[in-house]
Amino acid sequence: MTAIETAATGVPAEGTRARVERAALDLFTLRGFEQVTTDEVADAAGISRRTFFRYFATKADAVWGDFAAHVARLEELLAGADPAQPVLASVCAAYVEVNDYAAAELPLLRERMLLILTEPALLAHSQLRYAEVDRVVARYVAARSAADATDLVPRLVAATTRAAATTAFQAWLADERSALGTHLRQAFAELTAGFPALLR
Amino acid sequence: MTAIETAATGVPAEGTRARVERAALDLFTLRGFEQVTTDEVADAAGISRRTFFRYFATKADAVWGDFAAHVARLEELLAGADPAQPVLASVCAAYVEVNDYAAAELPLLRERMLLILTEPALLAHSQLRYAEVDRVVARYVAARSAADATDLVPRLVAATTRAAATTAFQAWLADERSALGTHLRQAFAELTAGFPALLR
DNA sequence: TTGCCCCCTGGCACCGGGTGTCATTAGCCT
DNA sequence: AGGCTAATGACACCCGGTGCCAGGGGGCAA
Repeated sequence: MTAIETAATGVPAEGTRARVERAALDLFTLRGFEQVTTDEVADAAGISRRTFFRYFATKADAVWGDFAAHVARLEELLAGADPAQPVLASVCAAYVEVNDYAAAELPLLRERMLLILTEPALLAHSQLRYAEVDRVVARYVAARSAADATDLVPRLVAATTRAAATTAFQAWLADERSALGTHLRQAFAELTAGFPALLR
Repeated sequence: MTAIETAATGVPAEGTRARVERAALDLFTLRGFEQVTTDEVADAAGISRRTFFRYFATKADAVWGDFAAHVARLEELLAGADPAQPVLASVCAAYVEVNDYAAAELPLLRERMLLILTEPALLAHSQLRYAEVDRVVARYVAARSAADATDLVPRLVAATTRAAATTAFQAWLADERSALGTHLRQAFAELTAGFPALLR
């Protein structure tokens, strides 16, 4: 019972996942994450609740799109970074590049990030996703600096750069007509220079 | 049905909250957060499940103790910080001081933080608690630097110092015989200096 | 064409976290 | 003694998430 009706059951349903994501994003944005039940999302997407949980492990996951691919791309960028460049600069550059979205993708990204950074349940869930990112970055820093990925400095770089990136996202969301890359570069510049704007 | 039996019902039950916290911490540490039901925690503490949720809004909250007081103390420390000191140094110093626990409290703190940083559900929940901390720090930085608490730099300082503190906690937990303050100071030193250990 | 297998699907029952409601009971105050 | 307040526990309910099973379609082989 929905706008877009698929064929009968038993069909692989080309594009179902994307359709569910859209329905979820629309409903969550419209009425708030907690106020929408998974039943409603499933209905809107023309599938059963049970099937919703086959596409997404949790309700929150419907917001994130293919985040694993995003992390994988970050990892590739780091692997291919110029070893002559300082470690920290490589990490920041990789963050900037992995977040260099095409203009057409920006509205969707805004919608996603607004939900993630606004809705408490999604904000909490984000920590689990970011943990994957942190591990990737910490491993890279550890490899470059002949340290262990569980040592203080690799973890520190991972945690603080990611925190900086998240903060840049917040600034981007707050300022409708700004470029994400600008905020990211500014945040990393402040971070890597030890916050020169605060020398007083 | 538990070890410590209280009087009948209707009694204010002096110290019930602390007793529930202990029961929860013990059970979660022993068998894992997700593997323990709120029913079991309530039973172990000699109260009903419904009463458990009057003391703690969520299952996760039973792990955090009086975190609001912790945040309030951080805010007081910041309010009383020496204005002659640089902003960033004041924030770091406040973090170090608010985490300067008495030796007798350390085992409990270890137990708590180990759960929070290890159990996915608690790690996710932590983001909500840290958001309160971030707001406090961002407000302070904003006030000191004549900016708005929603601007990039105040938020950036809040997010990165908190990330550094969390990383210091991880290092402390990984190293049984170390002092928390040492890790905190090292993490902040790296952060405020722009990670001098990575100049290659 | 027929038959078989695989996989997607939905229905159902169940578990656990969290909440609203209500009756009960203890302590306190007059 | 009587009444008020507050904490408690029992119950029903909602919702996210999972295990299990049956059905149905598409593709492939005979």
